[in-house]
Amino acid sequence: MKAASAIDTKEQILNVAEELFAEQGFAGTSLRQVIKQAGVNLSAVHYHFGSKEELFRAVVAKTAQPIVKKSLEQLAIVEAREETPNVETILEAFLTPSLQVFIENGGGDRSTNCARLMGRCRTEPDPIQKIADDEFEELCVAYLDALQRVLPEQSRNELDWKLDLVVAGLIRVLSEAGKSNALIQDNSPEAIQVAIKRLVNYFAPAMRSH
Amino acid sequence: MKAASAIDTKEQILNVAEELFAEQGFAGTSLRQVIKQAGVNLSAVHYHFGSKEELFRAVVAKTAQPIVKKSLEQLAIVEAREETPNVETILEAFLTPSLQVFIENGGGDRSTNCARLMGRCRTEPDPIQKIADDEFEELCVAYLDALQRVLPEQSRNELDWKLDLVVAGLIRVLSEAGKSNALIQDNSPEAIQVAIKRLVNYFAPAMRSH
DNA sequence: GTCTATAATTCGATAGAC
DNA sequence: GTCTATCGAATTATAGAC
Repeated sequence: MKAASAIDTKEQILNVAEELFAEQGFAGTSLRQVIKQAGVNLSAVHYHFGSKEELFRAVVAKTAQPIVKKSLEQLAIVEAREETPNVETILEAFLTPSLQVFIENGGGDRSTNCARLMGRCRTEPDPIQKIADDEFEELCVAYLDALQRVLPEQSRNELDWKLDLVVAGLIRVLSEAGKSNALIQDNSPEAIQVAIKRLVNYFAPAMRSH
Repeated sequence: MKAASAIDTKEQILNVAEELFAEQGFAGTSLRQVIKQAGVNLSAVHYHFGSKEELFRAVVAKTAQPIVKKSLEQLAIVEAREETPNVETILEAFLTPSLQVFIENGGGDRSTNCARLMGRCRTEPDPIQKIADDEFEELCVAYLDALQRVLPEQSRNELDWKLDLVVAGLIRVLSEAGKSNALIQDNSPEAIQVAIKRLVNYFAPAMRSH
């Protein structure tokens, strides 16, 4: 029993830091808050991660990578089909993994950590903002390429800011999940399917606009 | 010459704090940064505002109120016309003041302070988030009422999250203004008119979707 | 109203024992 | 790997002279 406690410690720090960084941001979270809630020693943070900023990097990577991976897989599936995908299909592939992760994690505050973390990174000055941008760059390029094939009459610049607004909307919808007037009212699979459908119907004509 | 220096001091603090809070957030900005860049004494902040949080409140109010006022006026103008407004007209009234303020302030970083400030508030936990929500509540209710009349078949809840995504997009577009792939490439009146038109065309069909 | 001085905490990071 | 102890610097806020 009780396997290598070092791993437990490192993972415990990551989990608590994810929660606190998502809730309070980088500057608003102190390492002492993290270690207190994680029940570990302050030096353990520096031993396992080196610094506060490196811990933040690790947290962002941990929450982003599963979603990026699934989203790329979804796109590959869509593009492997015989028929040419339309905007709706691509948007559905883009949105589904993020909302799927939401219910997989139970639908509570913890399920929105990635979205809230991204929302924070996108408002931060450059050392922090770049951390999140780098994690999602490959994903955005892949989807922009796919959208470019479906909407060849639009310039890359145009598709760029339009997809950026989809991302902004996705982050916002997930960050607000559970609140009174939110799109996502509960974490049932049916509610998530409805949310995906509504977001697709919302953003598909927007992507086609000029 | 050199009128009441007290007013200069207070305004100087407000201006610098606006810049720094927009760039670095509430927790990421220290009062000592503010007073250093403003060239005033630390005690002047507490004398004029009482605390860091009260200073933040004052900054948010200062940047938000002109835009809220103009947006409400725009809506009143639209609704005073004879013909019934459509979704495009209402969205244009909603977006125009924010983008107008952008060029009025010269189009530099300073012009996006309000948007970046709102982007920050909307990701913060509740004491801070509520500060911005309160400033814009009247505005949102007025526009939701207007949209409800034009789109009576949609529920209030539906219009609510849809307008919330418009706000998220507006904040994002302004925060990114000037960057390489942004919608707003420069601060010429023509570029702003194009941006307004594209945002209206982007979000109008989205608002109508189901 | 503006200043100096300082109280009272808190911060990230590190040295060194075990 | 984990701990205690602590450094050095930074933080908000206030007391009190001018």
